[in-house]
Amino acid sequence: MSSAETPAPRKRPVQARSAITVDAILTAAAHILEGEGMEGYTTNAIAARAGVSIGSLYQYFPNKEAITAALVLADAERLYEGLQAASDGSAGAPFLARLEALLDVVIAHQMERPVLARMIDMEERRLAHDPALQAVHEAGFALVRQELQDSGLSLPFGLEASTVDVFAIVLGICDTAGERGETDGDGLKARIRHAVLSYLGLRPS
Amino acid sequence: MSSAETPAPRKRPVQARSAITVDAILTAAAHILEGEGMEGYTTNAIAARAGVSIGSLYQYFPNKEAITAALVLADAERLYEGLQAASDGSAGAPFLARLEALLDVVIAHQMERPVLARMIDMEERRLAHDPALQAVHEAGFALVRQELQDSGLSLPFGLEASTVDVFAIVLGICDTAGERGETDGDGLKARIRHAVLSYLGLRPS
DNA sequence: TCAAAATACGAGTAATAGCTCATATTTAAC
DNA sequence: GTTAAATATGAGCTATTACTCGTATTTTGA
Repeated sequence: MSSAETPAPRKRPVQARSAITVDAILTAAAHILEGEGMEGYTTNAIAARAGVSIGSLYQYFPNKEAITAALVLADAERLYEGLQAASDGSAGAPFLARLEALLDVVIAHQMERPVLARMIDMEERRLAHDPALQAVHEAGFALVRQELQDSGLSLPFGLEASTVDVFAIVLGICDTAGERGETDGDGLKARIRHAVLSYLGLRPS
Repeated sequence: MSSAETPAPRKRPVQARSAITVDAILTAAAHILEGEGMEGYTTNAIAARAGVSIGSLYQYFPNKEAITAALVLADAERLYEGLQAASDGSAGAPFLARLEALLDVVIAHQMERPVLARMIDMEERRLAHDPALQAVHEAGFALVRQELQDSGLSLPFGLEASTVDVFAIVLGICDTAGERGETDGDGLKARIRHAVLSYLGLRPS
């Protein structure tokens, strides 16, 4: 009654084969979403593509939405871990270098599978209220906020709003690039870099 | 067979009452989308809310998608006409004033019915391939491109890419504001203004 | 006034797709 | 080897919902 959120997996996979099954389901879901869009994205199709029975699918996912949520969450987590690694890896470097390291991660993530990225992006909006997803968002947000704070820059609209805007600018340009089918990652990076740096009051070189 | 696009209305309304019916359907669709989301957005619900029989609905819309498409298109056209009016109304004014006039329109559009704007935005992505919608997009795009060209500014990435980015920045910040439920239109405008002006290499006051 | 066109009606159809459950198979524990 | 738990199966149930179609009503034009 109370919960509008995605229920937890019906069964915790404990044996190795079940973990494989879960993985196959998520992989299949991603492939279908990428290749067929929401049209072909049905639970039966996912199970078939995963080489798994529909019954097995529902042993680990309480409903279709949970599959999508898991997919989106995994994607967000992957991105966040990349950002974290980039942040750690550029420790001590000047702000510009750190920003570039983060941008590289975002753009690599976008360019790797652009069509899937776009589909996941759309689903992400629908599932924006999922607590687990929100948590990852907040973590990524906190990471960028920390970077901005550490930069020592005087931010145009305060720490919070400026972080929000930097996020919005990066994602806005990225999404639009995905929508337009752009393929030039370097050019995309240069434009986002320019937008962010100038927003922050830094003269882009 | 060939057309993946939205078919034309089944019947052209010629009498006054049918125009009222069509209007009631679109209004109802918007209200449902706004109040219930995609959950309650069914053709039967739309017809009921419009005070119209399901048969009448299908007399003017060949399928559900056509209703959504009409809704999205009308919204896009309204925005475009607003931009056009703002552009005309600020003829001769300096670039900054013209930009502000355009931003006022975008933000008013966003703030008027934020929840509906968000839903329409999401549907807009799904229907991005609709030719009529693309035409309106292109018209709006052309309008902004012209403004940028007329500004005489030396654009950071050329006319085309810079226009794309300005669009992306404005929509990115706007969408994020909608997602976050922001209500401060003036603050939002200031931030978008800052983002765009600095992107264009102008010192925001 | 009257026929024809336009519009409105809504019960019913059809097809899809999410999901269940009774059963079978595999693995783990001892 | 035996048992119990975990996992896998897929035919089929069920509910939803987009959409049709035969009929009734209203409007128009002459």
